[in-house]
Amino acid sequence: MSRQEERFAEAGRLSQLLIAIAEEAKGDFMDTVGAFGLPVPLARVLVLLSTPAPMRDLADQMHCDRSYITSLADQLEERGLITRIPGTDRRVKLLTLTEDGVGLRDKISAAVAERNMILRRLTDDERRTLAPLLERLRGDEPDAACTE
Amino acid sequence: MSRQEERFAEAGRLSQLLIAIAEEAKGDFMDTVGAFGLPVPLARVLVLLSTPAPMRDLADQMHCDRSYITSLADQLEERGLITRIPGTDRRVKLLTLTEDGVGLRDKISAAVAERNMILRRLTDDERRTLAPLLERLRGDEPDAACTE
DNA sequence: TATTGTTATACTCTATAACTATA
DNA sequence: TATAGTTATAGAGTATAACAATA
Repeated sequence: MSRQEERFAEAGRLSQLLIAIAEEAKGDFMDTVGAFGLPVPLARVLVLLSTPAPMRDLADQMHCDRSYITSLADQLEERGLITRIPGTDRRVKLLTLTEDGVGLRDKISAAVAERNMILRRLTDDERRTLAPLLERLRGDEPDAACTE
Repeated sequence: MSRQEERFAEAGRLSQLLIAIAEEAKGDFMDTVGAFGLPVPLARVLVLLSTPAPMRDLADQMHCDRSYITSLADQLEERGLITRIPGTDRRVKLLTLTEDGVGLRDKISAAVAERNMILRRLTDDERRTLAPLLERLRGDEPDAACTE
């Protein structure tokens, strides 16, 4: 294997690892919220609603269609966890946590934090090393590496 | 916020980051294989078949039910990318890439490697730093950190 | 005319249960 | 009896297209 091929292979291995880890993290999240009787998509919306948000914004944050947010909002409303309140722009509806919603979101957040794998499996030092690498990987910045 | 609360919040932030990155990586994979006219699940099986494998093993590797592998194998066979060959244990069927299958898998692997974000966004040094952290995060080892 | 949210519908991914053929 | 694969079916998650109200 050439030098370049080795780099490709190693990078591929890291990608697989990254995806496997994220899948485990998502599995953890699923288990955690499942214990509260909540399907994952509803839980995701719930934890995003620290402040009332237009449905459009939620669709952007979750990278999904507006119509799907409508369906999730319906289900959260049925469960009494949110209400729709009208925005100043009268086309807009703000999803807002009810008292029950706030309570549940807080419980879920705490449970998720408690079994957070990054907290459980890495030392403080390791987390401090990891953070900037993840920031760079997120790719807000233009691609910068790999000039050989 | 207490010291402990800060650590929780930071770890949560890192988790979100990790998941967002993995989702972007999966999106890249989807775009790449989509350009070859292949749905993601079929592509995943294809790249796992470097060597003929019992369907059961694939189900284990992909963390899914055996019946789903049957359905994926059917679709790959329709496309002429794999064949089922009988194992020595006559209950077992080995999924095996056809010539076309090998060709497509190679093309896909190359295309995936080429747009690999880890390669594009991190330097060699950064990748060397990242690797052991991800290994530890994968959690084959027992939880080791966070004793304060 | 463009945008927000809604409705109806349909698609993709995946699991469950019951089955068969081997072991 | 336990295991490998299959079949039929059903469910969750999500998108598309057409629409109403508002900007």
